[in-house]
Amino acid sequence: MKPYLQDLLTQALTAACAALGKDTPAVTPVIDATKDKSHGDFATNLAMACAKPLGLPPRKLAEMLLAHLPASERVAKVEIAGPGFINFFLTGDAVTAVVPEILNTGESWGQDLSGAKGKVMVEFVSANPTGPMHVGHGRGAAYGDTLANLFAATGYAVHREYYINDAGRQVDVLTMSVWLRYLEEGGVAFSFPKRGYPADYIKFTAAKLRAVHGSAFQHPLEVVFEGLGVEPQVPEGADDKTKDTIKLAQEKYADGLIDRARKLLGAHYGTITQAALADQLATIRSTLESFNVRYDQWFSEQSLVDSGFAKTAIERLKAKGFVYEKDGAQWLKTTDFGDEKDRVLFKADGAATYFANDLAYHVDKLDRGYPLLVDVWGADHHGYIARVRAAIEMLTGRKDALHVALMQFVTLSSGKMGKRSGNFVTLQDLIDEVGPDSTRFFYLSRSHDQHLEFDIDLARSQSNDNPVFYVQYAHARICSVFKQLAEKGGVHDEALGLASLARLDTDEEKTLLTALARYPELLRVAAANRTPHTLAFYLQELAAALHGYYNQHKFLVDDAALQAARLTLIRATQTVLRGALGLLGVKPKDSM
RNA sequence: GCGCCCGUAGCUCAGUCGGAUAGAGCAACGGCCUUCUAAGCCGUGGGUCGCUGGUUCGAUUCCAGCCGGGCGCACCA
Repeated sequence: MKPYLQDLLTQALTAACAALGKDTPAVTPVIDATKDKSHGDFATNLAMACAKPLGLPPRKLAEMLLAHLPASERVAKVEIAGPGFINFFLTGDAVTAVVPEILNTGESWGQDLSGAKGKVMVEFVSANPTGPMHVGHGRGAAYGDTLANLFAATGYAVHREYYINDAGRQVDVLTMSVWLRYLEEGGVAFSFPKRGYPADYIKFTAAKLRAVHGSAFQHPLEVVFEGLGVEPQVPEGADDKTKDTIKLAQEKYADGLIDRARKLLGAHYGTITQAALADQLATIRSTLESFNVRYDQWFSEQSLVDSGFAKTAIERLKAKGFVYEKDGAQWLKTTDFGDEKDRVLFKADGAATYFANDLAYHVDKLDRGYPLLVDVWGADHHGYIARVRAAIEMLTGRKDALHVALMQFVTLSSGKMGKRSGNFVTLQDLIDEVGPDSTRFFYLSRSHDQHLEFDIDLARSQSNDNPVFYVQYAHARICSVFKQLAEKGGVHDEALGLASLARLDTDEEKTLLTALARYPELLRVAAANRTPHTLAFYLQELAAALHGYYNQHKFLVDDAALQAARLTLIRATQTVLRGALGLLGVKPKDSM
């Protein structure tokens, strides 16, 4: 409807300008759905926007525009209001026209599934395979998956990918931790390193290794800890500087243990690593599956190292002259492209940084033919955006190839999570307690750049306050109406309903029709702005319109034409509810 | 110190690339079930949109500077 009105206004503006003998200002009319019914269905500020360039008072110009506005059978009335708004009142037929459209298309109404806008890759979650996902990761999962759905529904060919950080120091810490727990399984006792991963999920892998490999990885404690000294501990009430110093020393201590593990275990080291990664990834995959999240591809960081691409990708940057050496390390000149300082690619010891591999990964994505990359990251990684974007610009010359969506922090009402505390609330716990539907909807009930307070106690109690029930209830009520009809032996005559849409003239029906008509544009905006939460809010609005309608009017009535019209309307509503819930990854309920 | 995000009702949050009297849920209060599911509906109260300037017909929205909160500023990942 908006493009249609836009077209009418453009014609009017051109004609009015011609009559004035002036050039037509280069403005596209902005059409807004009105908040207030007394302002009609749509309004435009065109007269105010063009008042200055044309040198006319807004209301005077608005009158001229109306005089040149082409007649339309969809527009019942046009009037000038306030400082110069032009308000459009649609005819009843124009308002109900949305109903047959919806019913003809089905749940995908409002969606463009052609993929014609090109390829887009959405990389999301990519949680480190060193432990289970926590509630913060859940936000990225709900967001990324729904955003991908929205892209797919608005004309893009979407690829969903998970980047597995299975290379680098953290994997060594993981391996070392499993090994130490394995040693404990052998009946020895020692103080577990502070910078290791102590949790139960580590013990699980350790126990499995002992069951399969027996004591093949066993070594005497004297040998394991020989020459490492005593691990320093952070004293009570230490200041930040002291804490940092001691934490660094603890990292060194952990490095010593990692070296020891490599030396003593030899080829077995890799066996432990593979077992640990496999267990952690299995847990993550299983959690995501129970969260109704599917990926097209799981991409291994290690595979980039093994194939040599991690190095060859950097060679391209070198060839372009963006890499230089300083203090024995290889640096990338990201400051040329807006970063605040240059970044190390290869350390003085020759090892690649995480950044180097991540860069190679993004190069690989571009090589695979994705002109648009969307990364979903935690807000704590925001400082990382500039360097990746700089590198991509070096290679492609484009600033806009990468979009990073930052997930602000999730806090629990019962305090913040600690990733290494060992007994934090995992995403799996949350899903098990609340169910995947409510959890997804709750995550998407906030803008991603807003801190999210996840009231875990409320969620655990399965309270009715959760908005997802409200939306599902609307769907269930519609189902119930049709069930009642069938039980009474009635049949819904859709043809009669479509022929009788003119009978839908109450305020509640108009509100519902307006909400339905808004859906296609809402999808476009939600995808373009990457704001899936607007879809969650829309669903609540649509459900509210349905509930209001339900309470005010009976659908199963004696008047056959009226009943058919009303049932046709709620059938269309049900169709849109199902389509929108599908995009959110939430299942509709037939009964509560 | 520098950078990113945020500041809207008692609480949790929306506010569609600047629009008309700023919205929803929860909480408070008052109504509505012999009638398609009351997990619902209708109504009432509740606001200097952090502060101060600027841009203009018009600013919660854009800009600048303050104040307050969160998160980052590694040859870690």
